[in-house]
Amino acid sequence: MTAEAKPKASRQRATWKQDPEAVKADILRVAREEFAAHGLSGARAQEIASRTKTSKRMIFYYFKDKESLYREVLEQAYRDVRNGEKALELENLDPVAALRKLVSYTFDHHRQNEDFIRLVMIENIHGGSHVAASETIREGNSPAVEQLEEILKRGTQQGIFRRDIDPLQLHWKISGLCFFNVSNESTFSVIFGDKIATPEGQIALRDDIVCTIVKSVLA
Amino acid sequence: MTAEAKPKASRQRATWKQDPEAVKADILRVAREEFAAHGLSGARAQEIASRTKTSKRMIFYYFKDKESLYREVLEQAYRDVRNGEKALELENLDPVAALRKLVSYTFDHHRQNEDFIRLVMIENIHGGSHVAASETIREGNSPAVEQLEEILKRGTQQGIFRRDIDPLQLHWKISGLCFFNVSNESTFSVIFGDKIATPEGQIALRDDIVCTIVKSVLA
DNA sequence: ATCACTTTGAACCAATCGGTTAATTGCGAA
DNA sequence: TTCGCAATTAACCGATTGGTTCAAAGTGAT
Repeated sequence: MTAEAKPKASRQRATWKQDPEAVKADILRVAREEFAAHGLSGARAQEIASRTKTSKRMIFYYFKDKESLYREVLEQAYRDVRNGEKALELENLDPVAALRKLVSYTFDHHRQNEDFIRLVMIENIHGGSHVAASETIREGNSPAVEQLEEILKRGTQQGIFRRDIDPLQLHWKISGLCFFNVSNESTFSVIFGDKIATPEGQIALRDDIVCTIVKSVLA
Repeated sequence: MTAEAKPKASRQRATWKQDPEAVKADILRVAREEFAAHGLSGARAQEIASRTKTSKRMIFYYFKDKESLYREVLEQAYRDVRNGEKALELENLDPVAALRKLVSYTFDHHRQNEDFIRLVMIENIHGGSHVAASETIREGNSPAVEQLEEILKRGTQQGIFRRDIDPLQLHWKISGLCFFNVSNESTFSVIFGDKIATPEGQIALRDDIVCTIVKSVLA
């Protein structure tokens, strides 16, 4: 081997495609998982970077700093979940059936969006300061309450629902039960066993919740 | 100035009382607040120290490291809350009244123990790994379920309660609603307004929850 | 008096972490 | 071709942080 010029010790650099949107999306996806798993202070920029196809530098290149990234993750998560609340076409169902469907759907929806639930938990630990700071999140609140209002109106007109039901409070109860199911699964299972967390347990629980909610509004 | 021995730069040292238990208790109290406010990774040893009457050194002197301190905080919090679940003397009440009282009490109790709720939230973000590691916490589970069993038994004997109620599932629902009330207050208020969080809103909510739970068990 | 246990205080340390620098390379338009 | 800007990378940096060392001294039971 002669000392022939190894091309200037130039570190070979992979050629790349320019696709900033894809890079940003990649970062956001991983960041969401990391924040959901470890919280705002617990998540590590380096760890997020390692799991993306890009580098730590790019995180700060596109998203100023950690908190800005967190805020964007949060906004995107809220946006995704709201988009996921697709039309349930409850208008064609009688009030009781509509309510049952709405509750079942909420239960499953929360179950399927664990990362979102975890982000909301984390946000609550921070006193909700970041959701409060985001106009996007504050404004576009979920259509669930309006849907409920509509169902309740029809139900009371037909005389099968109580007339003193507060839609917001009803939404609160549905949310609470469906949220808690995901958010507190770990500690509840550790202390009381995983009977409720099993697939059969979840089905039984969902039925129970649906039934409980329906009963609470019947005249 | 001769180089006379300035008493060896001996810093004057305050005299003190020995009271290791008080010092430990002081640290635990502050640590609980800090962990509840900022999470495991978010809490700062220095900040905990500053708020105690002692120094950072003593934290590690008594509690090996941060995680051990966190675990002890968690255990103490569970212990305190369980001790706080004082006898409600439900035996003398008819089943419905007993259930109403138990639910009301749980609602208030959670409300009054925000730090505990926050610690449980944090623990759930960690997948419950620390509660799982603590024998103390896993074993002494709350008497709430047994109390419920007793109430349910009396209720079914009298024929006023359904016979297919699962005590654990009922406990789950009560916990869920009362827990969510505290845990998600921030984000819920930001998005839906603080109508439910106001004192009057809380009273209405509690009544609603009590009513909802009772209805769910009536035959 | 003695001796183990506490307490104090402050400096110190190694690792970690958020964030930056600087230099380079591809891209797209003139 | 050339030139300015976007994208990329690795090395670097200053601050923070959990945790320790060291040295001294008070406390209290025996």
